Amino acid sequence: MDQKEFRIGELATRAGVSIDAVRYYERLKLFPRAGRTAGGFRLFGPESVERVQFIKQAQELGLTLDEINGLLATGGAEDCRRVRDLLSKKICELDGKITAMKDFRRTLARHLSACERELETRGDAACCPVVAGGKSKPPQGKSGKK
Amino acid sequence: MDQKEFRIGELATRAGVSIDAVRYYERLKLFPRAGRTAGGFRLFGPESVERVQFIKQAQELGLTLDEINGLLATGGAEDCRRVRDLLSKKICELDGKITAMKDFRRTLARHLSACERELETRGDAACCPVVAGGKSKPPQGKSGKK
DNA sequence: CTTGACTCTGGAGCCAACTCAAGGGTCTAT
DNA sequence: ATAGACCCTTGAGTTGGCTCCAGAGTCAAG
Repeated sequence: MDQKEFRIGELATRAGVSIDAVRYYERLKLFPRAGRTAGGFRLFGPESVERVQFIKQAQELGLTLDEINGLLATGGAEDCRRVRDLLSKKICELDGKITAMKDFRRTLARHLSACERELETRGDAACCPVVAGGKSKPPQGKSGKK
Repeated sequence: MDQKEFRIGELATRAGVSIDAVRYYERLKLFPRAGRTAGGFRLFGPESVERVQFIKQAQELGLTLDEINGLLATGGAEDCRRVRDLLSKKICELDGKITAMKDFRRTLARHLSACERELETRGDAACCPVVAGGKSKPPQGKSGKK
C-alpha cells in the first residue's frame, strides 16, 4: 500500500506544528524515540500525527507538557493503572474548569451588557463601567500629583 | 468605620497573589497608578482586590495579561465601545473553548474506559492503550485503529 | 556527480509572567 | 527612639515552550 513512513518535515506539516517543536517533544520523551533511516533521519508513522494532535489539544486546554507526558504511556499494567488514575483526576479538573469557564463567561456577559446599557443611556458621555468599574473613577479629581 | 485603604501586602494576601505580582501588574498598567502615603507606600482600596481577582480568573482561563489589559478600561465612550467589542469577541472564544473542553473530556473518558477494560480483561498483562496506543507495541493484533 | 531540499546535533535566544535580591527608606508599638 | 515589620526601586534570574542558528550530513532528481 502506501509507503507509510515519513520524515519529520511531513509530520510537522501534517500535524500543524514546527519541526523544532517535534524534536523538542522527543527530547521531553513525549515521543518514543523515532526509528531512523540509514543516514539518521527520523521516520514516523501516521500514529505520530495523532499523538502530536493529542498533545496540542491537551495543551490548548492548559495542560503542561509535563502533565501530558503523564497521560502518554507505553508500558504495562502498572503504567496503565497510573494513567487510569491520572485520567480520572484530569477529568475532574476539567469539569471544574468547565464550570469556571461558564462562570467567567457570565461575568463577561454582565460586563458586556453594562457597557451596552451605558452607551445607550449616555452615548458619548459614557464612561466604561467594566471591572472595579465605577469605583476607581471619581469623575474627575484623579488627584494626581506625580 | 474601617479605614478603607491598605498597603500592598494586605492587597496581596487578600487577593491571594504575591506582592511582586501586584507591582508587576502595575508596571504593565493593569492597574492605575496607586496613591501613595507621604513616605511613598502604595495605598489600595477594596476595589483593587476585585481587580486582582478578575485578572487571576481571566488568566486561569488562558487569557494573557495583555488581553486582560484590553478588558480593563477606565476611559470614556470610545473605550467603552472598544471594550464592548472585545468582550463579545472573548465571549465567543470562550464558547469555543468550552466546547473544546467538553470534547477533550470525552476523549479522556474514552481513554479511561479503555484503560479500565484493559486492566479488567488482561490484569497484570495489560498494556496501556492510551493514545497512539497499542501501536508502538503490538503484542499481537489487537483491535483496531480507528 | 552535482545540486538543492531536507535533516542532523547542540546550544543560544526569546517571550511571558513572575520571583528573587540588594540596598535602603517608612511606620508603629513599646 | 529604636526594633522590627513592612515597603521602595532597579535589575537580574527562572521556568516553560518553543524558535533560531551554525556547521555538517543525507537524499532524490537530473
